Amino acid sequence: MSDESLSRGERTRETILDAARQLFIQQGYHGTSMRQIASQAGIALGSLYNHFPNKAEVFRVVFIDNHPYREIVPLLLTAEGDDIESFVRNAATRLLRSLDNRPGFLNLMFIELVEFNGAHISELFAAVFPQAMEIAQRMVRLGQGRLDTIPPPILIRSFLGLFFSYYMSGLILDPVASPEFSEGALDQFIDIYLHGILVD
Amino acid sequence: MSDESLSRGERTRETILDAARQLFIQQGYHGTSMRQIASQAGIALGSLYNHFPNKAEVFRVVFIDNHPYREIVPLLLTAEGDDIESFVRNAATRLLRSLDNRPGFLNLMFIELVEFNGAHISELFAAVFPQAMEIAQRMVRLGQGRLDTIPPPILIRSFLGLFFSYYMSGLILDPVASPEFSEGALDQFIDIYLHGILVD
DNA sequence: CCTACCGATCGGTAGG
DNA sequence: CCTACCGATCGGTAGG
Repeated sequence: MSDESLSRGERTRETILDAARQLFIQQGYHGTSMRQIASQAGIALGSLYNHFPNKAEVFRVVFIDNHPYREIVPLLLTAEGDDIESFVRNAATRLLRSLDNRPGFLNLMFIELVEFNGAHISELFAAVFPQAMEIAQRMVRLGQGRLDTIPPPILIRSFLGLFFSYYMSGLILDPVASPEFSEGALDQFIDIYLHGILVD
Repeated sequence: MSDESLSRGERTRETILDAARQLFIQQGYHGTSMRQIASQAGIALGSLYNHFPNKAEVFRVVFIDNHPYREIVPLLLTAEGDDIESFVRNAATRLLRSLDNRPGFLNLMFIELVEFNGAHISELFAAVFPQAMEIAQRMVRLGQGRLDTIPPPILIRSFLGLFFSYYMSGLILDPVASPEFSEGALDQFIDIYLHGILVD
């Protein structure tokens, strides 16, 4: 955040983006004003427009720069595992744990979907899709036949879904429900993803 | 919506709520003005305040009135099924299908989480929790031992998660990805929930 | 249920 | 990078 290799202007830009990210996460896009962003960044309103042409562009950069796919894709491409079960367990654990350190990243996604009607999703998809297919194929190979009943696109979508499943149910239940809804939930969710809820 | 048993004032109120719901879903809370709501409802701004004390209260009522738990809970309490597998398959199918007819209901949830910081969630949880436990216990009984590895709270949370998993991955992928990501996804997701991605 | 208004704040710009 | 400003719009109210 305060990287010494950045020029003065670049540092100001990062300060602005950091302030904007926090405010958008807390208040949404239309709930956050350019004056609040400038104030939180410690500059005047007019100076903000020296770095970004308008408010929508500030959000676009915040959304793309902070999207978790930037850590998720490399993480999945390098995840270890001798068989499919340990691979999935390994990858999912590291993935969901890494996202626990990113409070509010889902809020940016919600803002994107509601207040921008998903206008930046195709930009995101184009960047992620080829690598997602690569990961899916690696999983199928590693599965040695144990994944053959599931088409690769559904495999990708359900893996993406596992993450929403765990994270959104926690977002809703954690603040209001008793601890039994959280304890060991991460491992339980991965078990269910691998083997289902039913004992055969 | 145009129920003849409603009084004139009640009909106006419903018209307002209908207009507000549409606008909130499309533009978010702070992105929608009281003037837009009044205009879409065909009344003057001042008249709006004859029915609701302020904007936040309009959202609160829209959020609670349109929340899917109102149909989901009765649906799950009456779902048929002789064994646990057909019960889950039945309930999940009907549940996810019924939500397909409610475009945008997730947007209200996103607004609630971002722009209201989940202020109304505890009100919701208090209404749903007892019935959710009842449903979970019915599932365990029906499972005849095949669900005993999973604590009931995790069963509830993962069932809630199944819904987020399917719906959010579709929200993101459907507009940008090829049809293979959608075809048969509903049944595939339920299969994975029941039996996992792995063939033993 | 409407008209007409309030002070406050919005996104953005000029000009230096 | 700042000050000072623009027109437009905001949530809400008075008064009838």
